[in-house]
Amino acid sequence: MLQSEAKSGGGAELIRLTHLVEARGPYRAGEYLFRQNEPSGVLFVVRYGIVKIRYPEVDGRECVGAFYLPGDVIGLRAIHARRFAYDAVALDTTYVCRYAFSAICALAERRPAIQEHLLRLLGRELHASRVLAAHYSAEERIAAFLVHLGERYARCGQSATVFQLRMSRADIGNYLRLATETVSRVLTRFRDRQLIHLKARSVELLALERLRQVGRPLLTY
Amino acid sequence: MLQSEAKSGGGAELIRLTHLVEARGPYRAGEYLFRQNEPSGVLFVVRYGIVKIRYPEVDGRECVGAFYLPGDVIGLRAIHARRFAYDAVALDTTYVCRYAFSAICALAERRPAIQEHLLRLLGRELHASRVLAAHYSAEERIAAFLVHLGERYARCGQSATVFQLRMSRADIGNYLRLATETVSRVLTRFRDRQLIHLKARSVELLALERLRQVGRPLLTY
DNA sequence: GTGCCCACTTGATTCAGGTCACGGTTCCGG
DNA sequence: CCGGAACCGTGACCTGAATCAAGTGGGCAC
Repeated sequence: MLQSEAKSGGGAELIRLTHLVEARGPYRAGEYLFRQNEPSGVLFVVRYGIVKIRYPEVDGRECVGAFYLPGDVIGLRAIHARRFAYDAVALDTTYVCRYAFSAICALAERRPAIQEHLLRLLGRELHASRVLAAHYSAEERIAAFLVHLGERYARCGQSATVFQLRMSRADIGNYLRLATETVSRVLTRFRDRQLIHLKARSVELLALERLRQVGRPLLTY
Repeated sequence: MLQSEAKSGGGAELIRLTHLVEARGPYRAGEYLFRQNEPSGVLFVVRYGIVKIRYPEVDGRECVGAFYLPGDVIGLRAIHARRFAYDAVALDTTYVCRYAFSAICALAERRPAIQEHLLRLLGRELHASRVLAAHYSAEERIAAFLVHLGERYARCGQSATVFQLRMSRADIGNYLRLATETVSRVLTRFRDRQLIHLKARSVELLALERLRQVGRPLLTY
């Protein structure tokens, strides 16, 4: 999105901008896009792959802040700070574009649409945090997680119902604030109820509507 | 930058701006500053009093999103949307200033400091959501809540250790995702341990450092 | 092949916090 | 002065998810 905006821009502006845009990758699974305390002021747009945001551990427990898929923008959470407060780790082979934030601001000044888009993205992050903050059951969380993940895969051209979880059970648990064992148990429960097919990290959502029903408290609004 | 339109300079603009700022109040306890679904596009700055943000109920349970004290800005969460997704309710006699968002944007365009401030505020909201999303014990949450509230009172010129909770136990619980009874129990436990004085809604933080210690997991970072 | 490591599953047990039930206090209108 | 309505405190009990503790199975090095 940001990318296509930049490319359709006027000539001189584009030339200046291209110096501030940089394609990066491939990152292999486990490699860092950036680490905590590195200077921020850049945004990354995922082109291919998947990235996990990891906040510093709290008493020995990893905190996963988000998973970013192709098209998603990484770095907005640090927009107000000088340094990143979190690590960004590739979970699978990943390619990104790296933008200097100043360049985007310069562009946004001429194109309100971009700036509006950035605000919308920030709003979405805030919304995601808020939703996660409320207290929902393990089943509700995981059902919503699966449905939402499917919707996001669909948005980047993949199937909404058949996909690979690219993250471990532990990652999911650390994101949803559940123990790894609970994630495991709920997934098998869903399989027993014919809601999903499950084989290692391959999932198929068999009863999308029923899953959406289970996750509704999180999914609506 | 946020909404590029008027870009003139000088005093005329300022005069025009004053038309877009409006002092409002007093609101009495229980009165609404605005309700869900009202058009957004305005920010409120609390001048005096306290405001509760209330999201729509999830299965009969009220969701409190935030408490805003004097100096705090209300409405940032809705800047990306056309309408508010939540109610804003005064908990006590409250006065505010109401700003047209477009006016602030116009001003921000000439003064990067303002825009930076807005981003910082948004970042702070995001941070608060994130922190609340993690899984902490009831004692940790309530200790952090008290300490943080004190710090915020201090910032608007009141005591950081002796103050009135202006919200009910139920409000606190709905904010921290705890049952009302749990809030009550933890507060009495804190009193028994000489961490606080407690009489109805009057609190005194007796052992600030120990409280901070208890709430550290939430307070740090 | 053999052995090791890691992710995952599954069962048994524990515990923090929710739920339910009740009693007390304060405030307010009539 | 009385009655009702919030709000608050406390006890008894229950439950969902964490924790503890074994397994299982696949991938990879050698």
